[in-house]
Amino acid sequence: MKLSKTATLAALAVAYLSTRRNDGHIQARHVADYLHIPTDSALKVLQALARRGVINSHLGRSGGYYLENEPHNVTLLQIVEAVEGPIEPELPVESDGNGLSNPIDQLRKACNRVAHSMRHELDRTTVAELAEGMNGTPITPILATIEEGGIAH
Amino acid sequence: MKLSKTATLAALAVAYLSTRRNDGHIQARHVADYLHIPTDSALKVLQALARRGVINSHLGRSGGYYLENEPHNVTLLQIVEAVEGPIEPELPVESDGNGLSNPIDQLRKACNRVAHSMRHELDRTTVAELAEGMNGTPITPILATIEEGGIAH
DNA sequence: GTTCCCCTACTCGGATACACTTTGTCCGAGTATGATCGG
DNA sequence: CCGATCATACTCGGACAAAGTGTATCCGAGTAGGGGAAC
Repeated sequence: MKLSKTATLAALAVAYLSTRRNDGHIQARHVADYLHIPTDSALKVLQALARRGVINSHLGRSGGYYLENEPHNVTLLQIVEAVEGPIEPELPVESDGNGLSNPIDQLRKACNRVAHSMRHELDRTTVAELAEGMNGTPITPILATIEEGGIAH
Repeated sequence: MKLSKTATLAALAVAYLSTRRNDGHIQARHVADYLHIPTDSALKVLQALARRGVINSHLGRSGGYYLENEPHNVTLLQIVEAVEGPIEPELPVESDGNGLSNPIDQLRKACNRVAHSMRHELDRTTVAELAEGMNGTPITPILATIEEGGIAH
């Protein structure tokens, strides 16, 4: 079970946004600083999350990202599927009714069970749990809170 | 949940061997024909299985592979871990105690749960179930009781 | 004071280059069995 | 007839090339808000 780097960053990004729900729009640059990654990389993750409706975005000059949903209603499953696509059973062979079909069907069933249990487990972890205890402390150095009214509205 | 091609072939190979337990040593070439793949590819899968003790091999002129264990005692988990290595939780980041540690620890816990449930599910499917009803000798189910039905949604 | 227009700061989304993992193929080496040949 | 030697058919295991997938970076386009100029 390897959680991809993208999925990991996505989860941490959403956890971060959940601690700053009262700070208006958070720019991708600040999320990137928090995660210690280039802005472009953060952008890609945030865009994927926003496209799937896990987080929200605001266009324009004083735009940015923010978490509108309640943190305890956003689960790891939503985050992972937003950036990696749906978790669905997949077999690299097709049943070509040549005597192999039966064991392949059995394999497919097993695959279904595994995928289902993965989704179930991921759906049990919420962003509220991830962010528990980080209480919005602006991490490490960076210029996070400096800029003037960038966090308007 | 993507079952790798190697793992799929391994499962089908073991299922095949389980139907020929009374035929002595089965050569890699025959397994390859059954799976419609090159002998070399079958060899690699069979070797990995034999190294881990899932199946057995016999060296020399009239050598080959065979399944000594009872089919209902060999599970998908053993097969998958034999060819893909152990299924263990893995995060592409390390906790470097800088404020990120808490959400990362929470992620790690979630990852542990997912990995555990994957192993549990894979361990519930036996080779006897896979080979059930294959061409040739049917496998006598012993503690089968497969629960079928709408598991995926 | 009001309106219009431009400038800036940000997101959006595709395209591309890179790295890593998986997969497929090949080759040399080792081992057991059967056949052959000499005693 | 018996035993030692050789040839054969298979597995073993590493090495390597090819393909696929995930990751990092870049660039142009679009959008909203603020500031300045004209009226």
